[in-house]
Amino acid sequence: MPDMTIARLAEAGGVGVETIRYYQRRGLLRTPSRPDGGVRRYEPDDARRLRFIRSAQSAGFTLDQIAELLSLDAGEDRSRARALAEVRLSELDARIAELEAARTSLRKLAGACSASDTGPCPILEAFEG
Amino acid sequence: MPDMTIARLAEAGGVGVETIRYYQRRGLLRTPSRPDGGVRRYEPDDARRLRFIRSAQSAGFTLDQIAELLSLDAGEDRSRARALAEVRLSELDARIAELEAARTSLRKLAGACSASDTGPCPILEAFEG
DNA sequence: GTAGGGTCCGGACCATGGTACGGAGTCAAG
DNA sequence: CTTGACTCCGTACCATGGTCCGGACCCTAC
Repeated sequence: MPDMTIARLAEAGGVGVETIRYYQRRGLLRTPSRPDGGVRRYEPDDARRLRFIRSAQSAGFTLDQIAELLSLDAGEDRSRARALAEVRLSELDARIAELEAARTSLRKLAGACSASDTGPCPILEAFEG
Repeated sequence: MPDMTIARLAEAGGVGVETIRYYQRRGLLRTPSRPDGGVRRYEPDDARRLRFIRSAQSAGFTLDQIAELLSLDAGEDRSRARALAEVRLSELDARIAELEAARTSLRKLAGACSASDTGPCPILEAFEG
């Protein structure tokens, strides 16, 4: 897929065109020059970068942090990259534990409500244990 | 702790006073009347409700959804409560899986960077597997 | 060469979940 | 009975991550 238009790039990354443009404004993606006043063209590398952004985002990095990761990628500062990863890793562990606790509570809620289809169900209590 | 002021309630819930007031505007917490033009007083029940809100929030419910859960608590519609719980439960499972995948990628990033403290580290690749 | 779709660009707007501000009133301790 | 902390209230503002708009331009197929 060499020389994609912005719509192709967006499609490849599963995002909207406006999102690409937003990432460019944020400095997450480059803004290729317009050849001869024409339309900007994108390369597979841009798609890779976009995929990275989406993955990092799903790992809970903010766009600012992702920008930093991307800038580190070109640089030499391994310890900084490692530090970012470690911090996020423990946040991730904490968040996973939290979601698992929430799952337990929710199952309780669903369970408490499953006896019949009417009558009040003590929803407030479902999250108290 | 009967008859707390808003600051006590906030403290009990681990939130700021402004957050309480915000929840009141959103209809998540009641706004007790001002006795004789004085200051509003809150009861343990308000604190329970606040704890519920925070728990449900950490389970990923939005404030709108929480408002709905709270309104169901007073009502009879068990199937609706169950449906909300089930939907959120599968979202929760998906999100947990996603975060676990992210954790794997991140460990890879940390691992790839741990050989030495200098030289470029292929950060972009850490999220590609 | 013209119609349509896509692109460009700046700026406005959106939802979510708060946070800050300022002036007036209230309350409790000393 | 004053002082200092707290409360009330409306309104404005904030960060995050987009999303939409409108007019101009470009590009491709017919």
